[in-house]
Amino acid sequence: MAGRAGLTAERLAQAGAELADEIGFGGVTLSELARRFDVKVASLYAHVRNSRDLKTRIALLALEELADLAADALAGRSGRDALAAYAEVFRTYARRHPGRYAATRFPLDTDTALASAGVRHARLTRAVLRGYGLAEPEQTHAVRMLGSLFHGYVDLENSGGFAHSAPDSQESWERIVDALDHLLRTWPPAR
Amino acid sequence: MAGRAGLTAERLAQAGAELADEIGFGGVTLSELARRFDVKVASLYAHVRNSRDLKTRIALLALEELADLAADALAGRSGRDALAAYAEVFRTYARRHPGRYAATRFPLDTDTALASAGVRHARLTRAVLRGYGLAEPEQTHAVRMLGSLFHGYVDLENSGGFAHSAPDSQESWERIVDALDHLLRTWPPAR
DNA sequence: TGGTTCTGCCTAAATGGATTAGGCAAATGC
DNA sequence: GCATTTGCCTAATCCATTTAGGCAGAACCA
Repeated sequence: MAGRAGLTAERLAQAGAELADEIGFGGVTLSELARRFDVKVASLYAHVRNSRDLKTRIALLALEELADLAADALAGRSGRDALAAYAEVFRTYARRHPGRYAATRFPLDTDTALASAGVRHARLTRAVLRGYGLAEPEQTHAVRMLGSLFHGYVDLENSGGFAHSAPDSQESWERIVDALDHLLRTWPPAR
Repeated sequence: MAGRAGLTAERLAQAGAELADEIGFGGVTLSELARRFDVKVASLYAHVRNSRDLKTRIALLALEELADLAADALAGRSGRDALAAYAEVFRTYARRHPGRYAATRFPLDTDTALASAGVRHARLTRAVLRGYGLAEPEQTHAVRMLGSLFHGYVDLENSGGFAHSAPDSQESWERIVDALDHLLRTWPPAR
């Protein structure tokens, strides 16, 4: 009755991100969002194209946030310090914002992906590796390894993979970062 | 009209697995499955409890298959050979059966998970590591690292992360396995 | 073989999300 | 002040999930 609710695509994406952290990215639905804004579902279509569009916006928002955090953490650090800081930011974000983190893996179409903060992430990972002096194509292999390992770890951790078993996930994470640092410093030559 | 379609939970899970590989695990739906069997949706409820139950069955089926393949590949191998064979089986399965692979990550409740082939996977991973002589707790850290890395890699690969960019994903994969072997042979002491 | 029970699939109906078409009233621009 | 645009609405359709209850053929039992 009171008139306009002040919806915008940005506010919807923001609210969607919060919703995702509360109930999981899979639970993010136009209906649920409409409920929260006390608005009819159809009204949302004036601001987002469809459900996929909303999820894409949440993904982009999360990718930006994470890239910002990583960029801050990496400023002024290099080598092992940079690696540890990057790892810490990544895992903390995924734990603190599981819904947003899940959103970062929502499949984007190619154009959107290229215009997204995903590109910044790639650059940041390369920045981490700079201190280890790997030449191409080895650097790219290492980028992929780092990305896979971090992503895989937090994904398994968030889905409960390491809960209820010793040792502590935190301890494994630290040792894995140690091991990665060691590996990058002694990266084996191509056979 | 023709009478019974011969539905069983097993046949539904099998057909669901094929469906997943064709259209993605996310597209697996009781409705679609009913369509394929030319049967009404409600009929499926005589064989599976609900949609989640079906997906769980597909997940268990895929975990079994993958564990069988891995066990075969590991027989008689050790050290670097075992690592490479394990990696190969894992990635090949994920590429050949993306839907089934996605299913392996369907969240199982604790009891189901404990009774699943997930336990075999853990044992197989430890078998791979046996050749590297890591004592606990370092072996567990390494198990988690391997699991995360393999899972993360094929997940990113399947979602198109490494397509359209040099070098080839195959090449990265091989180099990453090289690097892992090197790392496991020179695993750094806890600091 | 004939009846009974059980099994396997059916129809029907409710719930809830996604999406589109079209309307109306408040806000804005001249 | 009037026209236009904007923002949200109602209404309707489609599709997936799930439950309740029915009926006919298969299997079993004397």
